[in-house]
Amino acid sequence: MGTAAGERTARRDTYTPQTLLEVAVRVFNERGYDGTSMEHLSRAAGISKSSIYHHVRGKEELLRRAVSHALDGLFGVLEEPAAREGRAVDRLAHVIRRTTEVLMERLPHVTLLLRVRGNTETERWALERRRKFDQRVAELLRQAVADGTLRPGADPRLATRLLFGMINSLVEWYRPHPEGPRVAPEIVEGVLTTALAGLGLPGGAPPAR
Amino acid sequence: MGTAAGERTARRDTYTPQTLLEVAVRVFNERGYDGTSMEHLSRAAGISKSSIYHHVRGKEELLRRAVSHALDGLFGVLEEPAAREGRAVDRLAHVIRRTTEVLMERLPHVTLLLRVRGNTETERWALERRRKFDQRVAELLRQAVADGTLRPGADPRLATRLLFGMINSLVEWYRPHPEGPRVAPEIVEGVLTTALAGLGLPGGAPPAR
DNA sequence: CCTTGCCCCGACCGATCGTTCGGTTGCACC
DNA sequence: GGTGCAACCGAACGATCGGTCGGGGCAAGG
Repeated sequence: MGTAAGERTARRDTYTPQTLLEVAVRVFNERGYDGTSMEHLSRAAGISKSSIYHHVRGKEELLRRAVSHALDGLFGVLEEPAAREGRAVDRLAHVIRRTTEVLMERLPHVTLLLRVRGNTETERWALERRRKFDQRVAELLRQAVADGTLRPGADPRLATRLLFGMINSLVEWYRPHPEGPRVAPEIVEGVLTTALAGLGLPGGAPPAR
Repeated sequence: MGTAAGERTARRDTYTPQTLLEVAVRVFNERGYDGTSMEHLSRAAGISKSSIYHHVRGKEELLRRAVSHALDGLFGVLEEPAAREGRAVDRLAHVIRRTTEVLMERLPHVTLLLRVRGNTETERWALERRRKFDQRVAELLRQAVADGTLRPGADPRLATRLLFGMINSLVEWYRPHPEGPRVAPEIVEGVLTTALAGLGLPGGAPPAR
């Protein structure tokens, strides 16, 4: 659609829904979704309030696009082969590692997802999808405990929640180096090691990547 | 002031700043602070919007009272004797346990504290106080590592953040039984065990209360 | 040249925001 | 029985909310 025949969309000094979303997500995270007005967004984007409506239907669509991006990344992890085949504990380790990476790659979007309260239909839909993801990981942990590989100090239900709490807390403090990779491998490994230790993995260190 | 001579303030069918605060904190947590209007509060409290201003100066005072209550509880833990004397690892264990308990006792207030974004002066003040508390606990962990008691898989800075992430995540899912104690001892123990295991405490189980 | 369509704008909409104001009611106290 | 004050109310304040509208500028295509 548009711009037929060959490359022409080279320079980019105008907004697209994508680039506008990046600005919006940044402001949403700074001020909170409810605390952000369209006026705030327009100032941050450098265009007028009404111009925003040329690119997106409204404020809520920006939120929907953002949390969708986060959720797509998380569910994508569960589709990876290493998350579907092998010992439960290895699959769990893979999911922990990759979830941490996705959380770093899509940090602002996941941050927004984790702060959703359920005030609108969009937010409730996001909460529901997130709940389903949590259940999938909880099932993995349950299997790893059932086959005797993991022996958490607490019951699996509690352990799952603490595990997610630990991983998700990254959005509260992790900030990638401005001129560097978005994913910090040493932090990913630290999370994985701490998580598995807390879950009672005998032998300590997890298998290397 | 007021109601001189003897007991008379028996029945309580009218609001005080305290009782109004409880209603407000509940609604703030359901809808988010920015997502809650004074109209919402007035409906939840069963009095008119303008009546609220008879008891408190405004919306922001309600937030300030709430997060203050949370912060007072947290800093109170650091003042307890068991948090000031003994081996660093024992003091850390005490702080983890008591912090978890305070978080449960004052769940709605702490929840509000953890969601503050920094949009107003009150919020920035709360963020600053919270940061100081985190630093105090980080110092405890640092000492426990320095004297060789703890050997976390990750560096102490990261470990502290993951530890707080785990504990603080309780506000996302813990709900006390309606007719029961606000604090669930088995969850406190689960948190403590998982935390110390994740921090690399040799020997597994923590000392009994 | 003129048309087309993208990108943007200022002005404005009704609704809602947090807050203020001028009361009314009813109980305690003298 | 009059006074005072705590607790409450409806109405309205200016500001700001998310969103709409009609049109301007301007590069591309004919």
